[in-house]
This record gives sequence, structure tokens and C-alpha cells, in this order.
Amino acid sequence: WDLAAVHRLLAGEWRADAGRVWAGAHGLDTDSIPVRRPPDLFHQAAADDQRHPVRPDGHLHPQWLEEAGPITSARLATWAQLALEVAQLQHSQLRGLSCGSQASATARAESAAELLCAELEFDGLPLDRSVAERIIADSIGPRPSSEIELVDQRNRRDAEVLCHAPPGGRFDLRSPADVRSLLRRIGIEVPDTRAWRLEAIVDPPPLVTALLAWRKAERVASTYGYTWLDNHLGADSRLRGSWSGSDGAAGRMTASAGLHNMPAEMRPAVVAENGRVFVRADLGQIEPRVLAAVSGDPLLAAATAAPDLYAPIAEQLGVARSIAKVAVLGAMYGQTTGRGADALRSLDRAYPVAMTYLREASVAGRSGRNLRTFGGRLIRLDSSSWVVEGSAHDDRESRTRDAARGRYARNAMVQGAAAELFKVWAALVRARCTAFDARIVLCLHDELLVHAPIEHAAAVAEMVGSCLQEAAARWSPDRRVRFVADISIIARWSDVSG
DNA sequence: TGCGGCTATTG
DNA sequence: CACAATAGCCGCAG
Repeated sequence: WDLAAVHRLLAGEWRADAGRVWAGAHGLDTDSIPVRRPPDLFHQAAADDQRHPVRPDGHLHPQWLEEAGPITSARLATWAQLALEVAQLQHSQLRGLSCGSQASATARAESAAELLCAELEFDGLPLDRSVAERIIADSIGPRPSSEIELVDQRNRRDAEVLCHAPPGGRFDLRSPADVRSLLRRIGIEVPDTRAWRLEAIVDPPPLVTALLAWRKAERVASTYGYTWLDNHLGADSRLRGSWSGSDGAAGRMTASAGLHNMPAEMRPAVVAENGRVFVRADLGQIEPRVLAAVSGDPLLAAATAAPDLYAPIAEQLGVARSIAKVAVLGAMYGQTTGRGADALRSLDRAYPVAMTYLREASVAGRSGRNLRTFGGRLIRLDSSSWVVEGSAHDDRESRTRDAARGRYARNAMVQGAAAELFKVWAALVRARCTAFDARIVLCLHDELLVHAPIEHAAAVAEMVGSCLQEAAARWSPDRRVRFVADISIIARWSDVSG
């Protein structure tokens, strides 16, 4: 039972220090949480006060929390007592929710996910240093041995682009404004210089082609290059970052050090260690399947029987699969224009329960009403957490903001519920892994990477699949909704199958 | 030095 | 292109 994780679930907040968790459990106003001030002439720390961790106003004493010195058994006992009190209060708060039994289950899964995060941070992801260095070298050249060489390589990369520029001007390729005026010089007018916009240029001049290649290499040099390896790859060839069990809008897991956004080109470097393989499992179309479960839409639930959910939807709407997919994603993200717009209206008619669920979330978001996900996580939409302090806003601005809040709410209900199911799955896999001496080494929103002994690979793959079915049954009592995973046994992350 | 804008990568 | 993240560099304000 992780007090901080349960607090985040109940309060819809990211911050979860002891003072906040305590205040939340006791229903105290978070604005009145006392902050530690260094004692001065007028505010002496009262020695006898610090013996009692709780102040007269009900908040925890900041001085007591930060007390230095040896950890005595008396102090430990007090901590345990406080923790137990918070846990009991959290438990009754969860039970009091309209989705009470669901929320209590989520609280346990979220707690298990925190434990998993601690292990992920400690263990790290196996990454073959020599393979990684070769991939980097192919893109930006060998590791520079001096500062001068580093600058030299950089200048040479820049020159590959600037040699196509008209003479005379000085342009900094790292400055978007400079790049834009450089493009204007050769007769290309663009509102911004994003890659997708430059790629759309028909019959691109050599400068544009060179610029796009430069951008790729520059990304490697600045973010996923030698410095990245030096900072995050340990001597044991494990890539380590910090992990958070429930972050951001809807409680997804997050990770730093590039663990969640590693470019596809780098993935061949993620190699299983000697005597081991990866069991890679990723969920198919988790978000629309989750939408079917949380909304209880009978027709959408029936569609989840298909391995490719978009096929029966396309058939139902009488459109191509690609259109159906764009429409479903658009509905979940709050898109109202574009290619999916027509199909969006057909979706409304075909799956009214699911679409109403999304629309009601959107309306709540626009009007600043807080929501809870299927699993009980509070999605904060009230103005105090959205209004920008001190900025005067006109009508148009506030309507834009309300629309953004509607899209946010719509998506958070689906993405958040998907994150909850994912964590139930991960927690089950984590627990069952011990029997096979296997470990989860990466969680990626809808994908698990398990590092397992070769001799247990098939059994682990089997276990991961059955854990998904168990997770679905525990998470959602609606047995009509089917969840599918693509599971493979591979030597390196980039492998399609083993 | 801090922060918003722009750009890239991922699900 | 809408949703969610992490992270780098530039340019500006303080």
C-alpha cells in the first residue's frame, strides 16, 4: 500500500510529500499546509512542539518531518503509526467513492507499480555499448577525443547544409528563425520549419534535403549521442533513468533517460544478456478496447472480438479501415475537423453509448467539473488547476482554453483507464516472473519487455499472455471486451520475432 | 538564470 | 492532425 500513489489517485495531484498525503487523508485544505521556515528571532522552533508530529490545526509539523539525527525506534514507531492512520483513512475514502471496490483495486495495482518502478530504476535496461556506439558513429562519426574535435565535427555537419545556401548570409541552423529566413532566401515560404512541412515540399531543393538529414544527425549528437551513453549507461551495460508510477494528466508511467522515446534506430542496441532473451508483449489497440469497457457500449464491445478492432468498425460504418481508425482516434482525442469528420458523425450513430461517454467527459472538462476514471483516479479540471494566474483573458481565449480542456478530459478518461489496466497487467507479470528468474526491464504504456532465461522463454511468454487475461478480468467485470497482445521471444528489441 | 517557443523522439 | 510524455537549443527578460 503506497501512501503517495494512493494519494495521487485520490487527489489527482502529482505532488505527494508527507505533508500533502497527510492533509489529503484528513480532508485538510492543501493551501493551509505549513511550510518549513528557518527559525529566526521571532519564530523560534518550539522544542516541546516537535515531540508531537501533529499540530493543533491538524497538519503535520514541518519541523518534525525534517528532523535530522539518528533514527530512533521511537521515531520509527511514530512514523508507522502515522502511516497506518493515513492508510486507514485512504481506505475509507476509496470505499466511499461511487466506484469504491474498483478504486480499492486500483490503489493496490498503483502501489505495486511503484514497487516495479523502484526495481526498473535499480535494474536498468540491457543496452549493448558497442552496438550503440556503432549506431551513433554511423550517424555523426567516431567519438571525439577533444573539445576541438567535437567543434570540428559539428562545423562539418553544418557545412553539409550551408554549402547549399546562397553566399553572403550568416545562418544558424539551430535557430528556427534563421532557418526560416534561409528558406525564404531560396524562395520557400513556410509558417514553420517542422520536418513534416519540409517533407511535403514537392521536388525539394538540395538545401531542404540536406537540412532534413542534418536534423536527424543533430538529434543524435545532442540527445542520443555519446553524452547520453556517458550519462545514463552504467558500467554493467544497463541504461538507467528515473521512473514515475503515475505521472501527468492521466496517470501513465513515465521515464527519463530516453527510455520512453528512444529512436527506433537505437533499438537494435537493446540486446538481451548471455543466456537470456526478451519476451516482448504489446497490447493491440488498447485505447479503443478500453473505451468499449469503460463506456459499456455493447456494439463496440462486440467489435473487440476481432483481432483487428478497426475492421468491424469500418464494416459497420461502410468506410475504409484507415478512415475508421482516424475517426475513432479523433473521437478519443477530440478532433472535430479533417478527414475523419464525416466518419465521426457515423460513429455517433453506430456507437452512441461510447460516443456519449466521451462527449460527457468533454462537457465536464469544458465546464471545469472534476472527473474520475473508471478505476477511480481523479482528473482535475476545476479552474484552480487550469487558470493562468494574473492573465487577463478575452472571450476567444477562454473559449479556446475550454475546448482544450474538453479534449484533455475526453482523452484522460481513456488514456487514464488504459494506464490502470496496463499496471494491473504489469503487476501480475512482475509477481509471476519470480518463478522463472525473469524481470520486467521496460514498461512502455502498452508494451512490456521481460528479460528471461532462455530455457524459460516459452513459459514466460505463456505467462505474460495469461496475465493479460487475468488482468482484464480483474480490472473490468465486462467479459464481452476482449484484449489482445502480440507476444514474441527475441534477442534484441528491434527484432520482429524470434 | 529561468522560462517560453520550436523541434525532435516515443506511445 | 488531435491526446500524452522527455529533452535539447535558442532567444528573451530579469
